[in-house]
Amino acid sequence: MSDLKTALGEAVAAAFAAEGVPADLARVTPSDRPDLADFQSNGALAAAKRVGKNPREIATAVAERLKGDPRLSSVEIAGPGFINLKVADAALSDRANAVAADPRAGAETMAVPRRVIVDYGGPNVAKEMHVGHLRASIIGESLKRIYRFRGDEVIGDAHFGDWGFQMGLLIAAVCDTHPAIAELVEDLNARGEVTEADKGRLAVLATLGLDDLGALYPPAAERAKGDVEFRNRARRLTAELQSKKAGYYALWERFRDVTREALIRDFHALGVDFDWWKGESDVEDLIGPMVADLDAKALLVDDQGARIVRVDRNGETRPKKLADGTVVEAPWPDPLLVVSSEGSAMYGTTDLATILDRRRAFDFDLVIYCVDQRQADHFEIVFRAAYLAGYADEGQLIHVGFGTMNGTDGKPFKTRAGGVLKLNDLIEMTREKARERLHEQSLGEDVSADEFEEIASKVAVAALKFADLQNFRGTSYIFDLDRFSSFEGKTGPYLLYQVVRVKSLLRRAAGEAARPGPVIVGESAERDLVLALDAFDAALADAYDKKAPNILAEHTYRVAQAWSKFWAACPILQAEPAVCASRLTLATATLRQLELALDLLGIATPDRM
RNA sequence: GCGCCCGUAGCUCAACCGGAUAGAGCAUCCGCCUUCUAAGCGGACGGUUGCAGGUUCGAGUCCUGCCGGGCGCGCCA
Repeated sequence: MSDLKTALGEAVAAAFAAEGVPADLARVTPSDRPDLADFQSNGALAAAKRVGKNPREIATAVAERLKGDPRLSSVEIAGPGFINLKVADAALSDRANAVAADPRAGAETMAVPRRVIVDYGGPNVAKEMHVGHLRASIIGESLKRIYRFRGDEVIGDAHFGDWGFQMGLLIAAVCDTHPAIAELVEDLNARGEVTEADKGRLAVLATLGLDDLGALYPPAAERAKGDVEFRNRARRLTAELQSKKAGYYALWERFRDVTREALIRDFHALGVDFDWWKGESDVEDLIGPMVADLDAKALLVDDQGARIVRVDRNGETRPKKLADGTVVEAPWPDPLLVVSSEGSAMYGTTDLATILDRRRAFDFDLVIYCVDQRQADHFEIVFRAAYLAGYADEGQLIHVGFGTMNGTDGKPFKTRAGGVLKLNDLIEMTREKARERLHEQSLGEDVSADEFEEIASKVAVAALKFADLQNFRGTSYIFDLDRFSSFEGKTGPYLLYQVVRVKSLLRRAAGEAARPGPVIVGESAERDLVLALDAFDAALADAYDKKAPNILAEHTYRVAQAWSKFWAACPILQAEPAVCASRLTLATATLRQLELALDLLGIATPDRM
């Protein structure tokens, strides 16, 4: 069952072919002039250029062939050669009935499913989530759901940042401030193992909360910048952790566990859930063999004491400014730094090993890295190295970058105090606004305290997510607190509100024993609603191809808006029985598609609000 | 220095391989609740798509140059 756009596209293509003009140009799109038509084809214009004929002549001939099509109520030529198509009410009714009967609300699945990993979120040990994590989580989660819904087998991986230099910093900071822990760690280090008898003593580690770690880390990172001795100590601790020295490892396990537990909870509250919480630490054991393999493949080169893989092709170079200000012609992209001059693995090394790990655990066709746009060069380098080493096939690794959330000054967002805004604080602020609003509606009187809180959370999350998802992911945008926690207009709560209205209507209809029946399209608001519903599959496919959830967000808003106009223009329960039945079916179809689409955006809907 | 991204209404953002009159929301103003949830609906106002050229029947979209902003450029991740 295809949508009207596709079906009409095929009809126009057939007419093109019959006229001897290239049928591949016969694309049908929703009309730019809804006052004139439902759909249009601009193909005659492009075809005219290609075959050297007058576009109006082609359009006229094609239109003549289309006029017999019972699905079309009118076919007209306008301007230089636009073919304007109006769909017959009967065809719209048929389509509406098909969408209403379809559990997928008119969305297709793909003929050839792929195996896809979506790497998103970017959580790190000891770091509470801040607004900067919002985009990575929201966009990645939505892409994961869209891909899965279209039929792919999809794994969402948090790719937990739990290894590396920050761990050394954190160990140093904790040992300096917690003498009891320092003592335990040293003791375990000295003995070289953790035994059953140590279980009780390990309880002291449990006193370390995420708050403590979050407070300790920033000053430690700051200190490491200026304090060479401290930095070297942290490096040494990092190396000792990586060699799994018992005390440090036990301490690190606490870091990892306490952070992961809190983050899983926070992500879940945002409607973000990962299939894998693989950490950088999980690929640590793969790095040694991988380096040996790269060496065996003669890809590793010694350079300034480090070991690198050159990824530039055929001597690609680019002028490059050095630290001292001089400009030299250097290979581009930069090489992948695999082993530092101190012998440790780097960021890119871990990423490369992660590709191997994923290949082993899940034989992917595609890995989507939903990560900040600023990492674009880094991924280009890692991907090239992976292709060179044969760890993935060309094109299987894709970086889907997104822009930053900026403040009104155009720089990455900071609170007035100059700090980062914690994600939990943002959610709670928005939730509080939702509670106030719900009290104004005096909804608190009708629902339980638990449901009240659940509704407030859903409203808050919908507001935040939709505010982000309606922007194209690739561009940076200005984060405005008022806009993100706004409930009117083109917002998440508006969408929820339309869903709630349908649900309310259907509850009432059930009470009055009003039953849905065949759709008979008549009113213009009904036509518009069916046309909006019909566009679901195209929006999904486009969002999928472009990896751009904002396309689906836009579609969802249009359906909600068409529903709201329909609601205002067309009485439902008061209508005569056949019309009432038709409109109830439209309402049911709208509800299903809205809830599906919102779910794909990662937005859950309440029953009332 | 080189590279990538961006510049659209007062503000925040859209715009389907280049196509008709560049669309939404917010803000401002005017209407609409004795009828299914007014977090709504209708209407008005608002544009030289940063500037200058070029390609094209046709450019916000493609090309060149300039101006303005953001980001990146091996031993952090």
